Order: sequence, then structure tokens, then C-alpha cells
Amino acid sequence: MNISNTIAKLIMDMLEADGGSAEMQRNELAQLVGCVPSQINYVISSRFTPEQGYIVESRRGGGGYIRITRAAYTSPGDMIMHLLNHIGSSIDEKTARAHIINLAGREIISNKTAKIMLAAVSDNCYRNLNQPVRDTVRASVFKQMLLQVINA
Amino acid sequence: MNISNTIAKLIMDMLEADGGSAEMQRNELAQLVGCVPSQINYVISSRFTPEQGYIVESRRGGGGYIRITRAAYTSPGDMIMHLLNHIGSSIDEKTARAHIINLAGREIISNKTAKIMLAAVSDNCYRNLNQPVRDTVRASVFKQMLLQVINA
DNA sequence: TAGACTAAAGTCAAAGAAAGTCAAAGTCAA
DNA sequence: TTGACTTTGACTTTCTTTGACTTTAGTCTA
Repeated sequence: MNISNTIAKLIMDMLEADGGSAEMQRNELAQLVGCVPSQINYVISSRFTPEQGYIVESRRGGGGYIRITRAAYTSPGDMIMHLLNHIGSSIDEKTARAHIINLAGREIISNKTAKIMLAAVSDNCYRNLNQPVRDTVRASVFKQMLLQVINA
Repeated sequence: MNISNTIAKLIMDMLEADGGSAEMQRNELAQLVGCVPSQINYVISSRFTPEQGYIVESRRGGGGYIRITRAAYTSPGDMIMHLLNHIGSSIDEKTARAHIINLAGREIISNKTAKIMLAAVSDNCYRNLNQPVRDTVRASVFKQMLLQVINA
């Protein structure tokens, strides 16, 4: 078993133990496992991605931390997870709009939420980005918001 | 937990206990918590800014004090308008976060809305954009969402 | 009442403590 | 034997802590 898997397993255990949320110090964890600190970042960015339903927050400096939260699975959540996987790393405005309207239609999100999400994926926001960057950033924004929908 | 967070928490409690206003002596508070006095200034300037909805007044010399007040606002619409004007064409994650948390604290937006907005302004979304584009796009997204809040 | 003394708070920069980034080197299976 | 995944470490950025020095306000005394 390689170290990355060990780290991933450890984080999973932490998530399990604390009902879907784990907070840690990068250096501590690295030392515990016996690797360089940056390997923790590698594990997080390869195995705890939005596509896989994880929210990652962190803070530098004294008392810094990394916090990973697993978006809870509910039945509407399933649909969103599916969406998250389906979106990939790029999405155009029309497709994003369609998804959001669909979610609202199924009452998985409220109309108010839909409005805000529509605003955030609208081309108005990305006027000064050219393709393909525009659609990648939009995809990121969309995915981060979807994670919060599950999480609520 | 680092000392700065402890200090911030203490001040929050004071605000809570006295209906939105707290007055203290810097040296006293520093001694209570066990830090140098200037750390109080650090905490105030990093966590009790106007963006976060606080007004800070103080006086030096004998009988000096620091007073922190949660700013009162006229109407929710006014506040958002004010915000929209104030933001300009660029905003960093921290400032945007502060504004959103402030809006939620004043119940101008719901916690759910706040979560989604926080997700949409988070640096996680803009990883593949460099400054200063990153902060301009974030500002656009933020403003578009705020417009929907007014509209709702 | 001017000037000296004392009691605050403010400023700023350096040092410290985390986490983030990136690219080079290593490993391993198809 | 190549390409995807992993490991490593040097360097960067962000946030916190500390302390020396400055400024302002009140008080007391000659």
C-alpha cells in the first residue's frame, strides 16, 4: 500500500468518526504518516475533490488547519452527485442554466436558490474571460455551489 | 485554537451580552487573555472591520478605552445597494466572505443563501485564474448574485 | 498655566507558524 | 517503455505573535 492511500484512509476514518467532517493540521498529519507535508495536498487534490462530494477549506498561519467535509447523501443528493460527476471540468452557460432549471423544476432547490445560482453561472460574470477558461471557471463555481446545496 | 480567535470570541460575547456594543480597556483585555496589547489591535483590524459591520472607536491616555459597535443599517435594500457601489470591479475572498457573513448576521439573506454565495466566491472556484483577473471575476459573480437578492 | 509625569492606545516591522505551489524525480503497470 | 500516478523538497504566501517606539490624553506641581 502506498502512502497516499494510507493518508486517504486516515482521512476517511476521521470523516467517519466525526459524522462527515474532519479537521486536521497538515504538518501533524504528515508527521504522523511520515511524509512531506505537501503530500497531504496531493492526496486531497486527487481524492477529495468536489466531484467526489467533498468540500475543502483551510487556513494558513499560526493555528492553521485543513477541514474536509463530506456532502451528506440524501435522495435528492444522489441526483446532485450524479450531476457533479457529469459536469466535468467545463460547462457553458446554456447547459448550466438547463441543469439549474431542472433542479428547480424537481423542487430539489428553491426558486430563490435557483435565481442566485443562475446569476452566478451567467455569462455576465465572465465577460473578461475567453474560452476555454470561461467555461472551466463556470464549472468550478457551479460545482462548489452544488456541494452546498447537498450540504444544506 | 490560537489566541487571536480567543480574543475575537471574547469580544463577540461582550457584544452579545450588551446588545451590540462592547467597551473595554486594551491592556486589561490583553492581560486577561495573556498576550501583548498590540495583539488586540491585530484582532480588531482583522476581524472587526467595517466590511464585517463593525464600528470601532477609541481613546488614548488616562481612562482610555476601545469601543466596538455593530453598525446599524437603514433598510436591507439600502445596504445591498451600498455594498454594490462599494465593491467596485475587484474583490478578494476574505472581503467577500466578510460581506456575506455580515449580510447573514443581519438576516438580510438566509444561511442557506449565504452558504451558496460563499461557495461561489471561494478561491476554490478560481484556482486556475491568476491575479488580478481572479478578483475581478469574483467581483462580477458576487455582484450578479447580490442583484438577485434585491430582486427576490 | 506651562511643563513634567503618567496612563493609556496606536503603529510598524520583524520573526514565527502554518498551509500552498510547482516542478523534478521516482515507481509501476499495461 | 511510456504514461499515469506518487513522492520529494525548495520556494511562496498568508496569518499570527511579539516588542520597540510613537502619539494622545489626563493629572499634578512649581
